[in-house]
Amino acid sequence: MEHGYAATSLRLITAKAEVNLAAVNYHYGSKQALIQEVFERRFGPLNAARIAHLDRLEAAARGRPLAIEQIIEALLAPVLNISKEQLARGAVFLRLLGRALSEPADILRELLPGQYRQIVIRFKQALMRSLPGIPDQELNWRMHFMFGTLSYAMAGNDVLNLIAPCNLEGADDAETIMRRLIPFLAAGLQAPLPVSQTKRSLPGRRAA
Amino acid sequence: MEHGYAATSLRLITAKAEVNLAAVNYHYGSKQALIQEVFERRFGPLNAARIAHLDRLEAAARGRPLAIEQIIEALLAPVLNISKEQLARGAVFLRLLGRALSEPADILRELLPGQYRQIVIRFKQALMRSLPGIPDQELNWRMHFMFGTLSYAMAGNDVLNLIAPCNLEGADDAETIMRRLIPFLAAGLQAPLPVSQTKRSLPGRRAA
DNA sequence: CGATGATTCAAACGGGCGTTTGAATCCTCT
DNA sequence: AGAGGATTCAAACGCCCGTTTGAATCATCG
Repeated sequence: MEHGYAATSLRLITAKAEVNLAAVNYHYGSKQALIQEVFERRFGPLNAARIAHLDRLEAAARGRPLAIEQIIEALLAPVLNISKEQLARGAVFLRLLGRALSEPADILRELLPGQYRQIVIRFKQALMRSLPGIPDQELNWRMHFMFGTLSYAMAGNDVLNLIAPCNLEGADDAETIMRRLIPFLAAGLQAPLPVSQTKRSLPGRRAA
Repeated sequence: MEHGYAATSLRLITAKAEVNLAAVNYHYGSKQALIQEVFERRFGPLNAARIAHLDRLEAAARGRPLAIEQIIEALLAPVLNISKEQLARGAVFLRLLGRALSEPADILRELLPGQYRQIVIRFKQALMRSLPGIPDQELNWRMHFMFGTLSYAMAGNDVLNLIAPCNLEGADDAETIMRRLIPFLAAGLQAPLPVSQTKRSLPGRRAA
């Protein structure tokens, strides 16, 4: 999380964990397998909880489409629970998760898709029902944007913080972040469609 | 862009550029200085253009607040121009830019702030005028979210693409992305405020 | 032309990396 | 108690890294 995959050496990890260096290769086989294990152990339950949460909401809705805010909450609430249950580890894993999505390492490219496939499929399905006016392609993009925002917010890269005289209060409180994220993302997902992509017309100003 | 800072060796770079390995240290002094130079050469003009664009819009508005869409466009349009002028290099630099914001390397942490400080200050000022209902702290967060979305969209990490049977058409066309980003971000920035942030109200929060 | 400073280049340096090795230690079971 | 497999450990291996070196080459100009 702090240095990225490539710049985090096994010697650093094993020193911090107070175990012998060779233990990694003995128990896991390689650095990549170790990191994979870390992710799977956390990602699996997390994503299962997300889908379970969504299932529960849909069951309660009895066929009616969910509110966008509810769908986003199904995506975020399980993350929140992790960070609540294990304050120390949870918060760290959050940031690791966010970072992972922007890791360039080919390693994670091979790891994440399997973990994320179900999530993407399932949540897109729910969003399509609640956003009947959004074309398929547009929805793909908006989900892409949403995951970008999530990844960034969770990674805590805080470009703003590092840069400007602006402190984001409660940046370590996942619940605060979530409460701010939901309206932002819900509004973005429900935004009016962009102006026609074929015409060269300039954007017509339109009240929100 | 492809492998991240840490995993991109000078030997790889110099081989691709068909120059001698030692040339980097002769001309730049170090790997970090080389990368810094790359960013400054592009980032400086880009950010200057963004601010110039915003200045132009505000001058034309004669004191009236700008539309949110206009402010976002000032942020994105200069990026678009780069990718138009130099199709090959521009598109690559876009992705590099996006990636940079999520680089964990401490190197970029020291590089970007200087380049971004002005941007953040200037655009926040403009946004505050156009979003009088958004408290200062909330705006900081929403800008954070916005930069996250931008970074992700530009880096082209395409979690969706890699994962699900969903192809984002026109993913290499910066203009298409921008036209989709603007409504999404504008809606997010203008979203209704989140539900009360607990009774533990902080020093004199009052809607302006 | 020949001197001089700038640049290029192949080679090497020291160091950190992921991984392997083989002996020492621990644990379990009869 | 002791055999035997599982685990721990210090050390080493080979590799690639960013950087340095010193000689070769190039460009410029009196």
